[in-house]
Order: sequence, then structure tokens, then C-alpha cells
Amino acid sequence: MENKKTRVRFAPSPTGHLHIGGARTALFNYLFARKYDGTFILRIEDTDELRSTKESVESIFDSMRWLGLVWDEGAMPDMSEKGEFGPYVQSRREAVGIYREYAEKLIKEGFAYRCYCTPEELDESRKKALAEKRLPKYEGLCRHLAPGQAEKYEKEGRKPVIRFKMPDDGFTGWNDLIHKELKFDNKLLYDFVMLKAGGYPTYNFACVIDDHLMQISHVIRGDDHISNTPLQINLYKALGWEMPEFAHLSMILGPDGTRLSKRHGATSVQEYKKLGYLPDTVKNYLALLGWSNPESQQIFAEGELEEKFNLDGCQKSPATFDNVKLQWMNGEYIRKISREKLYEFALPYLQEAGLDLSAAKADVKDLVYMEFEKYKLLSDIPGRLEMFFKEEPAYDPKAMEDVLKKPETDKILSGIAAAYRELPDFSEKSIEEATRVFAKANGYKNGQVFHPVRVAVSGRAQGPTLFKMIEYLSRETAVKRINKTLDMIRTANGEKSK
RNA sequence: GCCCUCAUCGUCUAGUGGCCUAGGACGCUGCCCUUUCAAGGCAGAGAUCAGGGGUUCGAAUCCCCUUGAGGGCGCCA
Repeated sequence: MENKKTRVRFAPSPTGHLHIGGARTALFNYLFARKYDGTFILRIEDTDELRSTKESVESIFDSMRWLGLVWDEGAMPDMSEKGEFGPYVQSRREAVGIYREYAEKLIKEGFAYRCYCTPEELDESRKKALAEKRLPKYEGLCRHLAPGQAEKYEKEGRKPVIRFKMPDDGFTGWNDLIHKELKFDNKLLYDFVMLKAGGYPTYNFACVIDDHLMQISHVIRGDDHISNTPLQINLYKALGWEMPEFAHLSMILGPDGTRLSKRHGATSVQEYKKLGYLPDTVKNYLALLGWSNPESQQIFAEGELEEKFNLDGCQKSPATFDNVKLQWMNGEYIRKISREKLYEFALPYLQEAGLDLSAAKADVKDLVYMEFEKYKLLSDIPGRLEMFFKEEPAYDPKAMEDVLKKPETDKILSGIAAAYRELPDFSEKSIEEATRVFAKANGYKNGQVFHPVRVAVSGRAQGPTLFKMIEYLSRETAVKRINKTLDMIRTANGEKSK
């Protein structure tokens, strides 16, 4: 690309959990850095004093680490700083006067000015402009204050903001790495606030100062920042600084085509974790939202995304988030991990479900692994395994009714119970053999026997492979449950004949 | 209201003037495998490339208009 070192950043504002859109931006920055052997930086933009919280910072750290998006430089989870361009938290940068210094410099050079308009006044003029169908932008009232006016305002106690003096004519454009040529008429741009009355910088100001000072080479961010870019470019020009490259990623929409939000369900990385998605799934799926390679590859092995990612494969149009495909992908990843790993991932969900793991008669790892190819979500696991941890299974009324009403069930189940009781060795293999022998000897088709046994033992019509399930359940439990079902049949028949 | 952006199967997308009778993936349908459910294998339906004009021997690909969707117009980021 160029001989300058590749340095990119993810710069979230800590006003909540890491959103899916933010995670995607972080991921693309991370992949870009890895691909070009660059540096991935994490900067915290906490200049919204009202909404920024420490908890949000921690949550963002957690989510990023969960996704495996390790950063080389920036604010660290233990609140330390890593790298030579710190501090990496904007409130800390403000504290040492970085932003004020550049704001004063711009005033001195005539690129900025103090503005004493109150929020109420601004609000009013905005409303008026809208009503008169004019552009609702700041008109630059304080650009030329009458002599002595500023002092008067100061005496009244008004706290000024510092605004950037936007050029009145000409155009501001750039060559976006994703959108190509982009151009704005400067007449539409406005004198944005650089420093708030409280002294904190605004986003557009802090972003430029920090990106420059941190020697960011590529700014990769969401589409929603396209209209901020011309503002920032004019700032770069006034400061006489070289601009980074810009790449604007398309948005992520909910299933109804509107911007992904709370009403679409889960929107934060944390929620997806809780729902039972594997981090690799989320990472892989997010990569495919707005990026693809010419082979239309779907599943990427470890390290493969880092190798194959590029900005050329990025989509200009917004992408709709598809939970169905996400679930499919999670199943793919679950099928790929080892028995040990799967158990590790499943454990919190089993505990969350309140299952007494010591109550099982088999190794819990075996139980979890038995149906591994069916799981779509880790949170599916407790429900499927419940029968192994409880005295009685949850009986599915429909399955029970189907089995109970078959005339032969009584005979079949008592025969099977007797056979199981007498088995010298209670293993999957011997159980299967005994069951098949019983069916054959009594002239039943396999399914005629297997199905009622399954329901009697598990309470359900569907489940794990039958004989392994019975082995894991143990002889006592299996026989006990079959007997219990026989009781239910007799009760039902007794009531019927009355 | 003004500005900006975007537009290929339901969804994610391939495609950069002839290889496109538009390819892949998810989902859907059917068949096979099978003790159930899955998984797997095979087959299939599904897009007049938003609509309308051009340019060209030839357009999903280039140009214009229309429409629709999204973003922005904050002392939020």
C-alpha cells in the first residue's frame, strides 16, 4: 500500500456493552492490522461525561478478549497503558491538556473561535431554520463579535465553546478505500464545536488530534461517519497534518431492514455469548457481514481470516443480520471442537440450568459429547441432558399418549424390563443385542420395540442414540422408568375399563 | 426540508463489458443413510441483476433519471 507502517485503531465510546456493529468494526480493524503486519490500537473515547461508565469499559474489554481481538497498544484491562503514544483514554488525554493546546493554536492562527451562544439559543435557531426550510446548521454568529462583546459575555458568566471555522467555499473530498470518490460541498458543512464549555473535546476534534498523534494510517469505521469525515479533513488541513486513509464500512441492519437495535433481540456480544454461541462462530459470522472473498468461502480455520481479509472484499451496501445462518455456523463450530473443549464450554450452561452434575450415573463429558452433532447453541445442552440428572424425566404428553395406547406396549415393556434385569453386563452393545433378540423372538419389528423403550426411559420420542442412552442412564434407572411406564399403562387401562 | 450513501435468489454474497442459459452459502423441498431427532450424501425449487431510458456489435457490469432503503444535519460518538 505504502511504506508507512500500518496502524489502525478501534475507538469505542464506553456508553454500554460492545454492540454487534462495534464488534464488527473492531474485528475488521484487527484483521486489517494482522493482514498487513501492522499495529491494532484500542482507544477509549469517553468524552461524553454523562454517559461514559467504567463498567462499559470493562464490558468492552471482556467482549473483545472473548472474541480473540487482542490489541497491541492502548488502554488495557487492568487500567494500565501499553504503547508509546498514550494515554489512550481520552479523558486522561484531556487531563494533560492535549486538546486545549491544539484548540488554542487554531484560535491563534484564525482557524477557530470562541462561541458564546447558549444551547437554548442554538436550539431555537435550529428550529427556526428547519421551519423556514433552511439548513439547520450553526450560522457562525460568534465568528465576528463586536469589540468588547466577548468580555461582556464572560462577565455574564457565559462559558464559551470553541468552534472550528469551516471554509465557506469549495469542496472537500477524499478517496475512500471502500466507497471510492466522495465529495461534499463546504457550504453544507458547519462550524462544529471542538471544545465543549466544560473543556472536554467533542468527537470530531478528539478523533483527529488522537489519530494524528497516534500515527494512525487507516481509519476504518462505520458508514455513519461518512458525513463527519469532511469536517475532520478540514481540521487536518488547518493543522497542516497529513491525512490517514479512510474506509467506511456498511451498516448492519436487523431482519426488518432497519438499523440493528434492541427490538431485534440480542445486539451485544455479551448477549450472544450468553445465548450459547462460540466466540469463533461470532467472529466468523461477523467477518461475513459486509466482507467476502471471491471463493465465497464460509468457514475459516484459525488464522485464515487474518490471512485472507482485505478491504477490497468489503461491501458498500448494508447487511442484514441473519440469526438462522449464525445458528447453523455455531453448529458447524461445535462439531469441530474436541470432547474436552465442548465440556468446558457446556459446563456454565449446565450449572446455570441448576442441574446436579453428581446425580448422573455416567461421565458428564460423555453425556455432553453424545449428542454433539445436534447442538446449535450451547444453551441447548441442559435441556437435552436433563433426563440423566433427574430422578424422573420430563414426560412429553404426546409421546406418552402415542405409546400408551398401543396394545402391545405392555407386553413389550415388561419383556424388555425382564431382559435388562438379567443382563450380565449392562453396556451399549449388550443392551442392543438383548433388545434385538427380544424383538426377533417375539415377532416384533425393531421399531415396534425401540420406540416405546425410548419413550419409557426418556419420556420423549426423540433423543440420543437409544442403547448408549440406556447404558448412561444405568440399569436401575432404566428398569425403574420402564416399570413406572408400565404402571401408567395399567392405570390408564384400569380407568378405561371402568 | 437539505446533504450523503446504497440497490444481484427470502438472507449473506460471487460478478469490474462477451466465460452469465447469473455461481456459492444459509434457509426451503424431495430422495438416500438410519432405532428417533440430528449430522452426512445426492437432487431440486428459488434472482426478467429495483424500475425506466441511453452508450455499445454486445451491459448485472458504463452514463442519466425515477423509486426505495439507510446515514447525517448535537456542547452524542
